[in-house]
Amino acid sequence: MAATLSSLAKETGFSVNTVSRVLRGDKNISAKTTQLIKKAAEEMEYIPNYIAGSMRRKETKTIGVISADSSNPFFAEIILGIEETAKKQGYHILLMNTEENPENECAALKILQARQVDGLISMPVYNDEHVMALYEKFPHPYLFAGRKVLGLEKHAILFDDARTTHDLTQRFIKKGHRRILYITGPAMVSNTFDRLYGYVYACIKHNLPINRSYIIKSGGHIKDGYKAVDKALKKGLEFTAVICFNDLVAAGVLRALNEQKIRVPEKIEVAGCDNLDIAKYLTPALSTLEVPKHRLGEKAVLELIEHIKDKDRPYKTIYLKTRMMFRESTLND
Amino acid sequence: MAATLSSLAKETGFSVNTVSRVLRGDKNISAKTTQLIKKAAEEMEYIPNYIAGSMRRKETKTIGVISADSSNPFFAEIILGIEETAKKQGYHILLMNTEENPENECAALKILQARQVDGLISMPVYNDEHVMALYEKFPHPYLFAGRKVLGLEKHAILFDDARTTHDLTQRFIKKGHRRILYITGPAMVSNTFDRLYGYVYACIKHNLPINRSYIIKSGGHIKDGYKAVDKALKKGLEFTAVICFNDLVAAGVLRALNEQKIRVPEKIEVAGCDNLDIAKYLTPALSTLEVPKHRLGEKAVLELIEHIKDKDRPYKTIYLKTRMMFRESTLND
DNA sequence: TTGAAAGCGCTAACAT
DNA sequence: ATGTTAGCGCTTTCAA
Repeated sequence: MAATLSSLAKETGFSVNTVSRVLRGDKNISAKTTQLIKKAAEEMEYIPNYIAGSMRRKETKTIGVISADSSNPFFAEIILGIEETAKKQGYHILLMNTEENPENECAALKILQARQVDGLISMPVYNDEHVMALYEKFPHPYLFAGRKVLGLEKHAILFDDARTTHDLTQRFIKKGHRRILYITGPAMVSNTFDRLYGYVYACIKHNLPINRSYIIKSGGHIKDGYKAVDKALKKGLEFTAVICFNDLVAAGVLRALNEQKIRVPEKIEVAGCDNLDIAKYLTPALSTLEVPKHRLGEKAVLELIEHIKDKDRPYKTIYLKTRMMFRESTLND
Repeated sequence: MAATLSSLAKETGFSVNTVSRVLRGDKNISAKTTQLIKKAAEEMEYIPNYIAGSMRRKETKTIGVISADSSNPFFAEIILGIEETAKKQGYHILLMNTEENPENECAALKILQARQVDGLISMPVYNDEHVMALYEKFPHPYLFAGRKVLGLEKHAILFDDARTTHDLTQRFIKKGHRRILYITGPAMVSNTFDRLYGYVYACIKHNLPINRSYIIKSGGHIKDGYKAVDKALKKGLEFTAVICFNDLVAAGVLRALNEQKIRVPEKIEVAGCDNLDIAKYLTPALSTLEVPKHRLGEKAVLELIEHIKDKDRPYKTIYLKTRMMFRESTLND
């Protein structure tokens, strides 16, 4: 069957130990021995059993990744950043999706632990108590990417959601908008709360009454944006601007407005968030917040590895820079 | 530290073996013993070391997944299908991206082997000889999802690319189109060849001369579609229909035509492929081929598991059904 | 520079 | 119904 250290040892006449050390590039081996063993390894097509090594070394060089929905382009991009960076650092990833379901998240946490991941990068639900409890006693380093968990904010790498929505809302208000629709993201996700907070805060600051019917719940998908606006229009709601939880929602909004022949941005201004690839190719091109998704994944891995190397390294919240991209869906000066 | 079987054995006074069997739900254990041990396990927060078990059992319940680019919504959806189905079947996934680079694919293949995956689902490059050689001697069951490798077609689960593009092209020709632009996908990917073949075949069949300048190479991304049409327009190329390798390309095409105020579908008909979520929300809504992406992932896992269970199970190419969705970007009857 | 021995945590084969 | 023994393939002492 497959070659093992011991079959190589038998073949070459050296001990298992020596073979192991040669193949791991250990020093203190004669050049001749090294050459002999390497040649035999090649001939016998030796491939190390990483599992056995992991078990012995008590590290798997595996990073667990918990995502809400890896088919969402926003997460997909983050995960790609994670995977690429991990690979460069000699790690690999074990990916699990939760579909925003706390029970799935609990299960994932246990499985990743059983599979002995060295660390964890998660996009968690917000404040489910079971989930929180599991994170708190998770025995390996962990980081939250782009989302946070109540009480564990120090583990998070974030964008400043609240500030961003605040700034955008304020900008709209200053331009004279008085009826600004806000379409939220999925329940139980920290960004949904933070971004909504930014909107509300800006309204209050500028004495704009908060009208509940202008805050429309959504699951953060294209169809949600479409339905939200479609319904708002049918209800006869009047508004001159729409701020969307993300670009997917905004894409749906654009479509709904377009169907009703409502011109964007002349009649209604629309802004998204995330700057997905598609944003700039929509018609009109979407004004949105550029958030460094790939970079978030990369940063999360690099930071996590530091924590893996030094278990005493203190955690602290990290914020990544973002930048508004004003395109055609808003009126710009 | 973390509880192990032997620490549980010490605690309860039973042997390691008994503890192991209780926790795995083995029969032939007295109810009292079961209860005692389960309680102790809970109290000591025992989490099995899956790595150790894997090594002993010589199966990891892990499926390796090789994707070209998991941030591409098409692959992302397939991978989601893989992950969900695998989880249901007690498997988990190790995800690696190749960026369509054969060298990365070779490296991935070796790493997955070292990590002792039980099987592999891959979206491979087309016919790189090193890659092919590695698949041929890959010691575990493997399947190709949505793509194929020359000489290993039996391992593939596919959509009938050639036929689909053929039918679509033929449809356009029958409607009177004489200048049909075809925008290809990335080099080295089987679908690129097969879909192009369908286009060419339909042209030949209907005595439409193949004009090389109407076949435009692209990498399969939005910006490629945009650039392709932008360039074609600037070159003064005349055409009345565009068939795109996929929906991303088509989205770019739509945008480019829109910028030039060329009306779709009245002046130019456009069709994509894949039916991404976004397709139906573009303006105009994109006519495209619905391919069951999630289902492809699911089918690949279920089929792979059959091969894992029965190493002698013969491989055979599987085709999944697709369906054209005619929406606003084409003139329909 | 090399080898012998121990053992990571688990499961499987065989005993009792 | 439970325990004993062996060993998966590797790395890590420790000794020579």
